[in-house]
Amino acid sequence: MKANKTRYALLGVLSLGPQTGYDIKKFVEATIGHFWSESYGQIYPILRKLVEEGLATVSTRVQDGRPNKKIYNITELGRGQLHQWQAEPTTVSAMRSELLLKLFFGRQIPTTHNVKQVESYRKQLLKLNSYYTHVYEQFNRVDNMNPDDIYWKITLRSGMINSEATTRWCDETLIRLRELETSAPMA
Amino acid sequence: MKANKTRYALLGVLSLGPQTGYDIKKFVEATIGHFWSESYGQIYPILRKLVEEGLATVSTRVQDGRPNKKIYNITELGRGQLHQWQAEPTTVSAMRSELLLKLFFGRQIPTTHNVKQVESYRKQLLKLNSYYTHVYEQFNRVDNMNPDDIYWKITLRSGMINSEATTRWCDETLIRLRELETSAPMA
DNA sequence: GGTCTCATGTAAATAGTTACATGATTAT
DNA sequence: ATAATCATGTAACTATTTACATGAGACC
Repeated sequence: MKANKTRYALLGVLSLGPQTGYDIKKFVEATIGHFWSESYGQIYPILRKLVEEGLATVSTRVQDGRPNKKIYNITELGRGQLHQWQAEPTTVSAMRSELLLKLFFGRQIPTTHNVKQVESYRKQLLKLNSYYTHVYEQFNRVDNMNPDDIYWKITLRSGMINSEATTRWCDETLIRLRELETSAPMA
Repeated sequence: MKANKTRYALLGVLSLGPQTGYDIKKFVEATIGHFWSESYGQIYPILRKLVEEGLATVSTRVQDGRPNKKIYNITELGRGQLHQWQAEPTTVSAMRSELLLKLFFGRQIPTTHNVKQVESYRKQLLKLNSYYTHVYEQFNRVDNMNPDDIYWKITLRSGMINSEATTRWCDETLIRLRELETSAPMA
């Protein structure tokens, strides 16, 4: 219904179990960090809203020496809205690529700069990919068979496939650029 | 230097020739629309800033029956800043995927809903891909050999490779989900 | 002694979209 | 007629990040 996606991200995390705002931040970073992020500046105000709207409840756990914990629980209403949103068709969202923006105007700078640009990007992608691969293997080795496993693997595979594909794009781009360098050197 | 990327997008377009704010919008949509977008709400105020900072100049072309055109030209200073930015290393940016967010919590809804979700996404990707392919062929057929051609092709290839890879991810995801459907039907 | 983690939160800044206002012209 | 295109721009809203404030305990 409502357009705001952060609320659904929070509802999603809460749907897996009660959490504090702090926990949610950690969880998001550790699990869906490769395709989603949330900052405290979003989390705390929106958690309050969720409670106001009856999509979640709070209970305070008093601690001494530490700030009290506020533990959030998703309500049936919240769960309903989450599931409804999950079933709504998703439009392919316009992504924004700073690298492509730089490269699009690449003719104007020495080819070596463009080459370095792509090479540095490629290096980052390889690191990312080996991280994904590592986590994926972890999943396959351990038989913790969490019922959510298949879905988590699905999202991981997306990261792997994407970083691989983009690495291949880097390779063919580097070939194109190096051809340019030899035929009409600019640097 | 400065973090704002819209200014560089505008400088980039202006680096190809004098343009009005209106023209820039059209140009962005038609050429870099698959990896970048700008709205008037960004374009007009930032164009003014560019002039204030000496990165561009304006001249007004009086027209009758129509609002006067304001034609922006990039200055040498602006060109310098653009090129400097183009040479700065680019960090792989965190992307946000609404589809993956939905799927990550997919266990909670009937598998058929997840299947439909991915199928609908796949359809959109195919459309996108055939569009990219079409434009790419156009590039290869005509021998307009614009000096920017190679760079434009490079960014197009990115779109093609990405949509293809993501389509393959959809395929393997659908296999995974359908296996689930037969082994433990939920819908 | 210093920094890291726990745990809350907010203020301010930045980024970006959407919707509107204006008004003539051109194409359907 | 009426819708689209040309061409400017702004106001309001939404989204998001960054940086700070607080304060104790744990770790090095």
